[in-house]
Amino acid sequence: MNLTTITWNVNSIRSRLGHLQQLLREQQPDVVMLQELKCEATEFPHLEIQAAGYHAALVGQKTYNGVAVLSKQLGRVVANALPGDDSDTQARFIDVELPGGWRAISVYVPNGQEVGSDKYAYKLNFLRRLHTYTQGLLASEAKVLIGGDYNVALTDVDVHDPKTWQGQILCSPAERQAVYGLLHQGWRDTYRQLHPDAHEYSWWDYRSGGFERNLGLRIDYILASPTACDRLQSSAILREPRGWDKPSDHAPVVAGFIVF
DNA sequence: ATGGTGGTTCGACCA
Repeated sequence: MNLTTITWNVNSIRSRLGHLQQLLREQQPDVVMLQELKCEATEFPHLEIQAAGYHAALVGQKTYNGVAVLSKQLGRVVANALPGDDSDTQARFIDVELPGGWRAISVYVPNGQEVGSDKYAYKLNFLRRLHTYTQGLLASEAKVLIGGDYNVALTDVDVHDPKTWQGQILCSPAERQAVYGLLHQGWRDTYRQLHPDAHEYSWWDYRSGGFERNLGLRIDYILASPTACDRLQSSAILREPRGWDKPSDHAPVVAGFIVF
């Protein structure tokens, strides 16, 4: 038995519903972590997702953000916001407990706009809050997956042109250090675990033909707890959906796990 | 190229 999981920043679920349905048909994932729904819960395409065979747990927001966990088996929402800042009302985090000792978190880390900006400070603070939250999760034996758009390219291998991007947003030392902090806690980057040297990207700017010229960055990850990573079987970045008609600017990232 | 494209929403913002 295999548990197939996907993380995908869809850049509006209503604009991308057809692509999502095709992805679900083709990949038959058990768990899907979505980011940038860009809609309230009432506007979420509940019927279509249910018709595809999935339960949906989500945090919605008008115009911006919004995250969801889709699962074939019914889950239970453990948290619908990242603790640590009561003034933060952005829909960027949902933690769902699933049957069989699995747990799936969908996270949309702030972009940060520009190094040194207010949004950059918010991004670093969000990553600190995430670090605090994830520390507690490792104490349990739960098989935890944290899938999301981290908006950080971890190393220069994850960047098409490291010189141009050096020190820029998505690549600056402080944000890289913050995500490394998660790895130091014990979380594993499932894609890099199985493809140590691959230069593959998960996001390409819409502008200037970024995808056609492969000017990409790898900023979407499925991090796994050690107990989950013990069962890691496969991982991939699905380039194809990025080439579909009117695509998201992100590619889905897959991780497969053995289930006994 | 102080640009470029796309989503939301209808001017401006976010990415």
